[in-house]
Amino acid sequence: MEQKLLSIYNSLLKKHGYQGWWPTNSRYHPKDYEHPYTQEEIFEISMGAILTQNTSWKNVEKAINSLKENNLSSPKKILDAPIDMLAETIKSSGYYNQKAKKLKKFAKFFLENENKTPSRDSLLEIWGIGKETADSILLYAYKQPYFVIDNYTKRIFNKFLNLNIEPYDEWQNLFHKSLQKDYKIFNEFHALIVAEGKTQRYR
DNA sequence: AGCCAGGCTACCG
DNA sequence: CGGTAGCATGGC
Repeated sequence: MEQKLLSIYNSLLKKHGYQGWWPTNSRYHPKDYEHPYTQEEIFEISMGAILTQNTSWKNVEKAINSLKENNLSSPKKILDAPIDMLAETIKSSGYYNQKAKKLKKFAKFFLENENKTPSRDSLLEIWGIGKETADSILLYAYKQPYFVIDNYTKRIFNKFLNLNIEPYDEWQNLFHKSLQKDYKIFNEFHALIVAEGKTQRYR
């Protein structure tokens, strides 16, 4: 299985090129995964992970820009803002009433746990954060080796490997057992899966 | 012009 | 427990 996964990784890399996520982190330099993030960057990446739930990244980018324009990008500002105003600001990302609530819940958590890497369980206790979002935050904001399983991953690997797995944890186990637990590999692999998922239809 | 997007919660049986 | 309605905008 390890060889199969690595060969898929390599063919995706060849096809799509180096992705270098997280996508909107302006300070990111490709091949500089070691570069530590500031608290601001960690918070912004986490907000993006929440906003992109079942939503195209284009719409999320608009919402993030709008948050910046309205001076709502710090956890404190998010907590202080009236929820209706926050919702209006992130309108383009869809489900904006729910997501405004989710951002506030996360902002509160973030302030209470400043400068600490959260545990997966503590993230899952937050209203609005499920497994995929928790793992995205851990992997992309905190550089922890959690493989992110999204719909693209399931569709693509069901097809490539002829599998038919459903539960999230089973999927994640497959990658965790077969690959070395290196956040840089998990990061790039998932980014490549998304690149593939966006250009191909797997239905 | 409908279908779909880097899900999650609440509620149903 | 597993299954599913509801949430909602914008791109193609």
